[in-house]
Amino acid sequence: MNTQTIALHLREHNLKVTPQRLKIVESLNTYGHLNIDMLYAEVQKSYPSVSLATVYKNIALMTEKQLLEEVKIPESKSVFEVKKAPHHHLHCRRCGKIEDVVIDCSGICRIAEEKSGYLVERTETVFSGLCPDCRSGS
Amino acid sequence: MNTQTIALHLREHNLKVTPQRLKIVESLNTYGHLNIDMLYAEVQKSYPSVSLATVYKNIALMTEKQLLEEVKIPESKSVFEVKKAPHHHLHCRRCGKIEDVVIDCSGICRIAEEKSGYLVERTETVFSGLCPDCRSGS
DNA sequence: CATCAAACGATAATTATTTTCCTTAAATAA
DNA sequence: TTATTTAAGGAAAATAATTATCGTTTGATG
Repeated sequence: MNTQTIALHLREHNLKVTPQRLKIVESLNTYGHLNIDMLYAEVQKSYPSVSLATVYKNIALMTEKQLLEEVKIPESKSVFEVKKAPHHHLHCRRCGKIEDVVIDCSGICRIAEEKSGYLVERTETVFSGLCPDCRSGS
Repeated sequence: MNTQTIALHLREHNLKVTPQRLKIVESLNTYGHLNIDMLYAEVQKSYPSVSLATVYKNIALMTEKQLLEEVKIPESKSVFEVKKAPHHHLHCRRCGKIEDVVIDCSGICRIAEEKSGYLVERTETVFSGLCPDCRSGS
């Protein structure tokens, strides 16, 4: 996704286009999932004088506007990603890598509804274990 | 679960039995899921002079010893529960209630493994939506 | 290019969590 | 029991994380 597309994306969500915001979204496009500190470090590479408060404010704002999403990972810091179609996450406990995985959860979701009487609007699953690299000991 | 059983449970995990610890575990047995603040408030009811640091230290220690478990809920504070057999969670976005639900996730878990090459050791799912009460507008 | 609202950066304030240190209490064994 | 040892508790300080404030700058719009 190029800069123009990201800029458009920001405007569609009623957000002014600033270099810091572009860099945040670009970083997330590049790396997939980053926590606050990693994101701050990334933005600093291009804008050494960026304020940590700017990163916090932008993440909060973009998350509120549904452009980004927070993913809570067991035993580690939350990461952020660019919001996309519903999907789930894989987390390697050894190297910390986080990946998306698209799986149809409608089955277990329906079972959860039947068992509980809840109306389920959203299902978040994190699968934790070892990624292919860490499995094979590399 | 009575006090004696909880005391035994603590000793089994190499933890001294103290009134504060008993109260923490009793509170979680009673309410199922509580965040730090709620837990502190609960313990204060019985021990008004308890220190917040004591609650933090005990939760960290008991979680480390696998007696408790932290559950990360999207858009809200983490809650703690007494560790039990694997299960998943339901979260009502309206009233904030959190409930356990036992569902067999081995199917999607296996699909996740096949799609990704990961070895999945643990699956955490949070179903969010409306609980029966909030569905019916009460 | 002028205007206006919003974003930025610096910093202070607030909130959350952890550490320190001294006192107290639980476990163990005499 | 009671003495001893070791860990836990409480108070407060220290640190970390997050949010708010405010003067200045910048992006959007006409």
